[in-house]
Amino acid sequence: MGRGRVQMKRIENPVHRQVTFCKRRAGLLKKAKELSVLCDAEIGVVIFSAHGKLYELATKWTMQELIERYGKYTGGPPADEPMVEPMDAKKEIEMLKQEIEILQKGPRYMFGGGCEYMSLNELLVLEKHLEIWINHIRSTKMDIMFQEIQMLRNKGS
Amino acid sequence: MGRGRVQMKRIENPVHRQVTFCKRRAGLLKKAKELSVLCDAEIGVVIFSAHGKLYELATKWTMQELIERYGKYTGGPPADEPMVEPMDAKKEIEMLKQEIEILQKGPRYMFGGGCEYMSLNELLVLEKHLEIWINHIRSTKMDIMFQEIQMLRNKGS
DNA sequence: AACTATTTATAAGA
DNA sequence: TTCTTATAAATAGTT
Repeated sequence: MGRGRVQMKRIENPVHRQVTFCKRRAGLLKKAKELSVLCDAEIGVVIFSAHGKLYELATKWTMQELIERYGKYTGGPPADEPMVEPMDAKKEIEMLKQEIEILQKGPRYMFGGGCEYMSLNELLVLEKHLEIWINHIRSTKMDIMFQEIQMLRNKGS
Repeated sequence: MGRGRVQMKRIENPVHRQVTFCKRRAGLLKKAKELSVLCDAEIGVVIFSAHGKLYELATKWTMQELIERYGKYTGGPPADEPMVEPMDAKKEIEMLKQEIEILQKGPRYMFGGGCEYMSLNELLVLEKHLEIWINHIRSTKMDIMFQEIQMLRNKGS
């Protein structure tokens, strides 16, 4: 939709990302309004930017009313659920726990082969990769928490 | 966006309206996903058709989490969340299944590079398991080194 | 459901 | 940010 195709992945350049966010956000909200008008539908859109800022649109009703309706829809009407299974529940929990234990114990499920059969050098490499990965996770976690803080600050002002 | 301009008002012909609803609904949800991926935004879309049917999309997190976040941001009522737990078993099973899913999809993120599309909760679980794995690897590494030392000692004697 | 003629949206550049 | 413009996408009307 412009000069050149766009890869469907996070835009790394922060300036490009911000510009694209503004443009596409406007486009998305416009499309939502159009759909609502043309087809007589009730639509709610909530957008949290990566920086934690909120943008929203609710057609016809308020977002709060829409959320209430959503809750009723997902929680109420389909009452034809027997909800039986407490007999097997305990058994299923045991099985799932066992499965998790296996997954935890054996990287053989993850990396094929299992570290018991890996050479010392391979283990060093794997360890290094895991550390990189865990750092990546912690970084992402921090980003998310930062966003939450930003959100609270925005709320306060 | 098609053969002829469209008036921005309700489409009176029910057949046309239904067809347009399907097409534009798909388009809107696609746009929302794209915006989320490209710009690292969290987006929720709720669509009630004129007939009352619900269509929804939540990127990254669940709609419930998104509604909660919205509530916190706006200071509005904290979305009717049942504080009581009448279904321990079912919920526990869900949590365990989710954990297994995370464990299984973890390594795909590892060499693929990104965990930026996981929720905070997923990241916490994954981090925990990664620590378990890395300890397992270190333990095995130590075993191997110990064996090598033994071997060298035997050779020397 | 498919197929196009057109309209829109928008990526890149200024 | 905002405007412009070349192109990619979406989609209205048709088959």
